[in-house]
Amino acid sequence: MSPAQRHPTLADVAERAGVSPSTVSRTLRGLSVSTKVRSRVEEAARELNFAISRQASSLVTGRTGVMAVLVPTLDSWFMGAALSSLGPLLRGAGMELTVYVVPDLAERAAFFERLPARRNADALLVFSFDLSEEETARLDDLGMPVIYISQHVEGRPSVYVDDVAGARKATRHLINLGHRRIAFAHTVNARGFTFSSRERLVGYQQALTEADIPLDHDLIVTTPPRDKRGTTQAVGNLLSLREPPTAIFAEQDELAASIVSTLRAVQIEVPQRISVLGFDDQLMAEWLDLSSVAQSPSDMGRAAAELALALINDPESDRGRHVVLPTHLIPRGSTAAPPASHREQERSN
Amino acid sequence: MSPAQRHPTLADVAERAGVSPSTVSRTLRGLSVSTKVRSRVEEAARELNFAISRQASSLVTGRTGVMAVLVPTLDSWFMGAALSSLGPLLRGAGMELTVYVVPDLAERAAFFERLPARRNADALLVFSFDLSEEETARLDDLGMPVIYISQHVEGRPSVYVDDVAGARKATRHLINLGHRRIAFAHTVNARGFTFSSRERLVGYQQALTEADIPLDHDLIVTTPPRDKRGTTQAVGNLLSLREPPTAIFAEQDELAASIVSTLRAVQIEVPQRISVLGFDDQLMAEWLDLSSVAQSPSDMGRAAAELALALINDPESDRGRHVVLPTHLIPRGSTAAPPASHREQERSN
DNA sequence: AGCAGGCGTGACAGCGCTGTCAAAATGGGT
DNA sequence: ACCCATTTTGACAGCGCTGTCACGCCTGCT
Repeated sequence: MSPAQRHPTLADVAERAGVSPSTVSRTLRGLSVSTKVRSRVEEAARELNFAISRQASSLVTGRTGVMAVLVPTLDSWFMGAALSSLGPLLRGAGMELTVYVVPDLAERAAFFERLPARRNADALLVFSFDLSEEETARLDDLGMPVIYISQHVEGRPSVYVDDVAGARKATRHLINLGHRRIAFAHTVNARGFTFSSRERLVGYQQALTEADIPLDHDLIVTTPPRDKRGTTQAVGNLLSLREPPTAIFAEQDELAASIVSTLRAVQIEVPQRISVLGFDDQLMAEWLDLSSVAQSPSDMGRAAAELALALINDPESDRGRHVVLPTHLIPRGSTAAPPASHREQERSN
Repeated sequence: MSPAQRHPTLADVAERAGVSPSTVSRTLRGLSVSTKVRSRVEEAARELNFAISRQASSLVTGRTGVMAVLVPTLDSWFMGAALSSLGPLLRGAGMELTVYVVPDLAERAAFFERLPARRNADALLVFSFDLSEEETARLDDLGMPVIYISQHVEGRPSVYVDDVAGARKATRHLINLGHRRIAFAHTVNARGFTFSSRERLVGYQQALTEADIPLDHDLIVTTPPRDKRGTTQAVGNLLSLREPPTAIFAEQDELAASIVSTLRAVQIEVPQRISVLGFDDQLMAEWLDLSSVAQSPSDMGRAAAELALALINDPESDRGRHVVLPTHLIPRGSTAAPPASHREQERSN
């Protein structure tokens, strides 16, 4: 009950079990001990409510038993799903998870300046950051495996989806429905476009080029993330074009959702007047009946953690190995053929 | 570059700076040293890329510099927002965040059996679990402050919103709009109803009682979380009543969203035919134009972390203190007056 | 009975840091 | 120039654990 009581140490267990500390250590680590001693030690440990001090053991083994992750935020579908999936894997490996949340540029600079993970983790998972050359280099000599998730970093182990292919599928779906004026809505933050964001734009462009649809830069609009006003402006820019789009491909579901809500607010029916397509296939895409491109953050998380564990055990194993995961188009009710007028126009084209 | 190189130690820094290890330690901890020595040490540390080993220092200080959190999942709006808000606070206190994700009953049993956080953290934040007496008792002698978030635990520091008041506001809003047949949709998981869930039901019942509307247990439906089929069944049960509800108050936004999508799928217009009201006011409530009751997980996270930090510094400070945060009704387009027929009926009642 | 071989166990040092205490350096007043 | 009060620095032990090594004991053999 008393909260300030001293935690029992391995020596306490040893005394109670009538053996040496070494033996307790061996028992707890699963090394060979006689069954008689093992049971005595285990009982003593249970009675004392003993939990080993990672600090002390890592001091001597050099292993911290910690997997560190660097994330821009946890307040996102992607991070949540990816990190949740790590749980069982890490527990299986007897590791704990420490999270560095680095939301803005100042915190980011501080993180790279101090590199607090150094010496305090066995591996680092870096999520969805667009790192500069210097930052990557800095992580290189962190002295532990570093895995990049949702970004492709040359020569370093990375796990990501094929954003280009996904965006191409999405765009082709719209083209196949008969659209030719297809907008691309881009998210931009203080650091500029993210890796995925740029890749998805490339996929969009590739699909248009394949279909001999000329690129129109007026159809590419940008907005800050989760910014209602920015979305409204971006949609406004599209609606005020001489020839407005009949479909909008948003680089993320959240942006797509925001666009749908903006369009509905001005009585533009989705998908009758304008089709909207997202990317991510978050849970809410289903509620919104939003067509989207699915990716699996939990698969990415697991793949990254497995890579990390492999590299911890054998630093030379697969350095620089990349894992590229697939995407899947999930057609739903927010995409349909363009209005008849446009279809005529296109056909006669 | 070489990943297996030995990390520099405090002694290395001392040698380079031409001082003793003690002095380096003092410098790095911000204790008083001459300005000349301070700059020499800091330069040496920078040159060697020195990062202190928490393991070693916590071994002697007894402080781990770690805030542990116990969460059922990270894949939820609430956890994401709450945990993200901890970042700056913890960094300010020089602490790291380690997360224990305990998704199911087996993992939960294992966590309480082994209590891995013991000795490896300075405080524990427990999120939205409904703990049994034994579990709470077990946490009591963890030897560190334990703060409960989004649940009210008798005699222990807890941070939560006033769910009863929030649900009452929500229900009154529907009553004020003219509804009298108001359903309550409840989420139930393997462990039964959550604390919040039960509290919200109480608020719903209180509001009905206040308005002299008789309770009808057929109007209270349950479904597992994030279960499309369960939601469909629950909605089906309501629609097949002799006197179906004109409004549904869902205990969570996600459930509300799912209900709206189920209703729309069968051409029942929201809010014209049935009003739907959620709880949480997640981001997506705005996209869906869903009326909801707002709570702030980031405020809760911050309040909890502050409490924890205070208790770490002075274990006797405010034990058992509770922080109750407010909720706010956010009326949007998913709630409206009931259809005229019902209104007549009610008026003449 | 005596001895090699093997397994199980204990003694001990040391991982990298901090807290204590004593020693050295500094500065101000006479 | 000297002394005392004060600040600044260094030596050293020890936090709780693990890895190494050596020792004791039990088997099974000659």
